Amino acid sequence: MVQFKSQFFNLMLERGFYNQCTNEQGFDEYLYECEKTGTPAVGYLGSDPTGDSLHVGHLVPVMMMRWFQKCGHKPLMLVGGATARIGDPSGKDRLRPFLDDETIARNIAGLKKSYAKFLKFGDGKNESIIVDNWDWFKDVNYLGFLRDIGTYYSVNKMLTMDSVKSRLEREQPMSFLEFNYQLLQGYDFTVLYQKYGCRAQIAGADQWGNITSGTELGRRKHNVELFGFTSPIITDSAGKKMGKSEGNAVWINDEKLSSYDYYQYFRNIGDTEVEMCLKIFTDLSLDEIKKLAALKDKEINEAKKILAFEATKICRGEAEARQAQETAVKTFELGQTGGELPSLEVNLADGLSVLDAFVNIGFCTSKGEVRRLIKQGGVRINDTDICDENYRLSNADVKNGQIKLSLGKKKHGLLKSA
RNA sequence: GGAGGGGUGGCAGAGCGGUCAAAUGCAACGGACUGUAAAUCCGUCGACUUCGGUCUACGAAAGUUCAAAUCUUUCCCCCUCCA
Repeated sequence: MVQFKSQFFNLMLERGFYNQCTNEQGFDEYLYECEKTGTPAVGYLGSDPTGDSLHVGHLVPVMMMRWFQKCGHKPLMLVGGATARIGDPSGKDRLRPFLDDETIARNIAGLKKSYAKFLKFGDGKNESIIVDNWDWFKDVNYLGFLRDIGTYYSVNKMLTMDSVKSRLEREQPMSFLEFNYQLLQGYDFTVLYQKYGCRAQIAGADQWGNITSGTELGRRKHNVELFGFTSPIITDSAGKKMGKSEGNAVWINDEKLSSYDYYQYFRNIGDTEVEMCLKIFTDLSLDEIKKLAALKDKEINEAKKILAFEATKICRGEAEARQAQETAVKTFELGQTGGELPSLEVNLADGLSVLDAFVNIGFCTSKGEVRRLIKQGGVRINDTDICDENYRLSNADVKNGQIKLSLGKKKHGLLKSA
């Protein structure tokens, strides 16, 4: 195995972030020089503001940037205000819907909020900043762009790009608009190079084509070597992308998902994913991870608890993580109720049907669903199975000022009498 | 512009006048087994319901029929080939 010199490169390799690099030796050398002289290297990670928060599925390259910064380098977080108006064809068969300005602005604010949990922002020499490619694209004119950038691209080459090729092979439609995406991304890279001296792009493996588009443009137009570095697309044992729970995204921003649910996502990770997740989603040292990964069978739950705690700590802060952990321990290990569970205030004077209770707290979307679940034995009140769908909750069910609702093994919530 | 093909539940994909709330697969959910894991097995999977039924749904609108996802007309959208 090649020995790397830079701290960053070694970290990436050891923790399983390293997938591919445009010039592994060159990039390593470059980073090493920067680290040795204390000059931050500048690298960027791009994302399109198609949603108002990141979720766990986006996190791998963000964690890479976190390490990048910890190694003394400067992360630029590019938001694609311009490219969101076009849509990235990578890995998709369908044109994305165009977003209006208001939505884009809101999404960008959401992304900033997400990023701020993982990176230090500010004016310091290795502090992170947000850049929006709308700033340089909004005034670009078509002929100028064709002349200045278009001349460096060969269509022959563009057609061989994976995302383009697969669309053509599967006979899926691809508009000219989308076809241009790689030019825009390539241009971003060179603009950031000119404005900030940015020579590195970090991204998920699916962005490879867009990265090389940028490095090539850099070489041809500015005669400079730019570097691209990608992370693997991580999947669980079933081969599915990480970051979904119960079919819903595991959001980074707290208004979209409670810290308790965030914690539970990692707590419920599969055995085979524990070591990988510890390496990628926590700051724990490799020595500690090694110890945790050696745990087997029941004991691996201890590793999962630490994983969940550490991951939540980074994203939601230590206090939130602690609270989430307490709630989880109380709920699952001690059979008590914890404060972080979803709760709802209700007036029990006239009684409340179980059906309404479960719909109102958001566990079910219809009364029919609750009925079905009662028949299947999945509904409990204060840890007692409910078999009667006409059951009405009353003050007699209140214990310590609350009623505990449970659905299945994992969903728990509280009703508090108002 | 011309000629064909198509739009069905979260997705994929059958159905082509009544027996269709719509086969099948995936996803999801509940149960059993467990370790808040995985795998496996069983069950569920439009809404409302006094559990008898009722209502809303197969791109949109209008129509034919006792009866339409299925037939007709118009419109919208997508794909393929030709120009």
